[in-house]
Amino acid sequence: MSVMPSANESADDASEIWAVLRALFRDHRLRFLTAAGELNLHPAQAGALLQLHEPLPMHELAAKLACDKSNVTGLVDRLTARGLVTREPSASDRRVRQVMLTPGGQRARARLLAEVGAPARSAMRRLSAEEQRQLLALLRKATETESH
Amino acid sequence: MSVMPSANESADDASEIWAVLRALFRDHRLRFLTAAGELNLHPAQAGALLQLHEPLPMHELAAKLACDKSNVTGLVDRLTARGLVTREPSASDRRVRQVMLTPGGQRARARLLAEVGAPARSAMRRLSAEEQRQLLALLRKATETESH
DNA sequence: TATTGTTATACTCTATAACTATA
DNA sequence: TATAGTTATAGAGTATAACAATA
Repeated sequence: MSVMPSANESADDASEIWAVLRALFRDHRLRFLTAAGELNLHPAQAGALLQLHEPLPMHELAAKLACDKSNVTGLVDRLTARGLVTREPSASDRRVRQVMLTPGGQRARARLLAEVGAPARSAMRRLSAEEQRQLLALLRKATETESH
Repeated sequence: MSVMPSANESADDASEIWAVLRALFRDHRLRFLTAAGELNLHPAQAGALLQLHEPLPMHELAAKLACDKSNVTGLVDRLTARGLVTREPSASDRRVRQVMLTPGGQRARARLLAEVGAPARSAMRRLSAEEQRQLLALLRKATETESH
């Protein structure tokens, strides 16, 4: 009564896809750690720089980093001491301090992004324009959130 | 003289793919941190459990975790204190100690894998068997290493 | 009352260097 | 000599709880 012989193959494909993705995750993490180390940044510090594409209040930065806000105080202290970020008081709420990148922080962030994204650019070069279109469509369908 | 009008579109697709992958990486990292926290494990401890699908010498575990071997001593000490791993002397080299999961460690590892992999399983359900085949083929082509 | 950011505390991670015991 | 693992040390991350300033 096996009307759908592709069911098993499908499950295998899904497992294989997950294996490929896990390898991508590992590789991405290693690239990130290496890039951070080359800049003499602790992973948490590098992660903060990547989040700061726009100024963020301390507590929002804590939320993005998935850690307690008390940790962000020292983290931003040390990034400030290295001249990579500044704390600016918020105009609308005097409790809030906006953390933003200095020019040096922007340069460090750009270097991180360039190094972490390098293998992805190589990978894309292995695909034709049509294949890239297909891949994007499939990834979007697989990851699309059901926001109706 | 623009003979290839798809060049620009291709670059856009590649950027979009990279954006989707970055979102996947962030989500995966957050899932991992959450799953580790629910087990009262430090991220480094959870990472060690995930690497220990097979027994590993201390220095190999250090290599997989991309950290100095001196750190692994304390890491394994604490995992041992919690009954999640054991250190067994190697039969072939008396300098080496094999780190391996206890039954409790295997349960913790299984829980981590289940929680971290959950969104990937949901994503695969959004694709047909044929689409999964296509996605796997594209990912493999994009990530294949030129080992000739 | 609730929220933002800080401080205090305790534990863990991390890199470096020096040490031992093996190879 | 080189390698595996440990120890010592110093700096950084992390969670929790308590606090002052502001909303």
